Amino acid sequence: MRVTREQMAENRRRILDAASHLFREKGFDAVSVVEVMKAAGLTHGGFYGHFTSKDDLIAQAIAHVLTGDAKGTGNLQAFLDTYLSPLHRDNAAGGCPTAGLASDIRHQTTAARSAMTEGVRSQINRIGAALPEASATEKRRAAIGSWAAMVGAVIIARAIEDEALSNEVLDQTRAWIDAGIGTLNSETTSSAEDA
Amino acid sequence: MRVTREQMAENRRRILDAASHLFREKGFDAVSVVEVMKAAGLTHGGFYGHFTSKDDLIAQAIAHVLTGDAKGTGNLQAFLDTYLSPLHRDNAAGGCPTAGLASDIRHQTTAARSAMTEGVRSQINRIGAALPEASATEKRRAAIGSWAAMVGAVIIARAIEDEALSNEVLDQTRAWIDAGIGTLNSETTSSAEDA
DNA sequence: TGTACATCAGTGAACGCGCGTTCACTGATGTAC
DNA sequence: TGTACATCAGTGAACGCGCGTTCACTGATGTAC
Repeated sequence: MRVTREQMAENRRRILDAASHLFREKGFDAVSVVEVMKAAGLTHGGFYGHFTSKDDLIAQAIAHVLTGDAKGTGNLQAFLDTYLSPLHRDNAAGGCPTAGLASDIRHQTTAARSAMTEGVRSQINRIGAALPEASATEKRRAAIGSWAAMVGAVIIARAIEDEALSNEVLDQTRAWIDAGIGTLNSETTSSAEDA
Repeated sequence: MRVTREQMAENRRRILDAASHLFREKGFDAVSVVEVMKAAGLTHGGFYGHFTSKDDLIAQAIAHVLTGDAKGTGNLQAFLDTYLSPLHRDNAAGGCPTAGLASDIRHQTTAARSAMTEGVRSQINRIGAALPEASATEKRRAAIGSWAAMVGAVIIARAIEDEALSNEVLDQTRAWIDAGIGTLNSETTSSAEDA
């Protein structure tokens, strides 16, 4: 039964939304096309009217979630609080695509890997822009180092069963990043003087 | 055709070795029982003489690789060099089980998750022990924070296609951790004085 | 030490199942007049 | 604006395939004498 063009566009969006949530929650392999279509309120047969294959869906879902991810990172402290919270750890489906998908993406198609590469690049830039005053070199180092710690901490916190240890990984990583950024602040002045 | 008891024990070891390498390389779901047995030089039918299920294999393979992982971490600088190297990034099969498997483990059995939790706990302790002099509190924070950064950096470096950016993630994370540990060294004295 | 036989580690065909994908069909939409 | 019809988004049965798992069988090992 044919639907309006707007309805079709919305269906496509719903498929991508459902896919991006399910992929982050369970990984690419563990989510079936039938499951995605059901979550989008459709039957599986129509899938190939929107996408050429499951691989195509994966690549487009990554691009979709990264595009929709216009969240500011403006306030770095608030961003760190949110990112390294038990809430984010327990909400992989709605959380950071890098923390949820990075491991899985290694054996995906080039299109999927390209989309993820772009996401990583822009996330590093966004964190760098949110850092306190420092030289460009130091900002970049701090952005990459602290983001690696954030992603690693959330992945580790999600992997382990001991909730106390899991919470500790989040909290201590937060404190470690804070200390590093604090140092950056004071060192900045001195290394600016160096130059 | 029956084999000697020693041969059987060696076959079991070979299955676990093959499984741990394949799982780290491709993830649990993407590796089949047939593939593991073939890699171990056996046929798939004998699998259930060694393990009760694929889930059982997963749990035991994790425990196996973590047990065999008696690598010292003694020299922290050398450990960081190795861990954050392109060689480690490109050798997931033989690399750190946490970086290779942590994401995948979220939906595995309790036995598998318990084994991974133990691995995380001991890895944090090993890094803490290798840190320069500092208070126990600071050592633990630095151990968790820097290990989260190491794991995150390797996972991100493996996920992206742009090799220059991938190398930069490894190098900058290395520099960021070094800076943090350096600060720890000098701050230690002052905070020891605080107490 | 040598023989007879019970044990059982490994083999490979077979199973049911869910997967990604295809396709003939349906019926509301969009368009030509 | 109304009517007639071509288009095509979505449906659901069906496909071939590889998966985890089972099982009757084989033949070397381990043991009892």
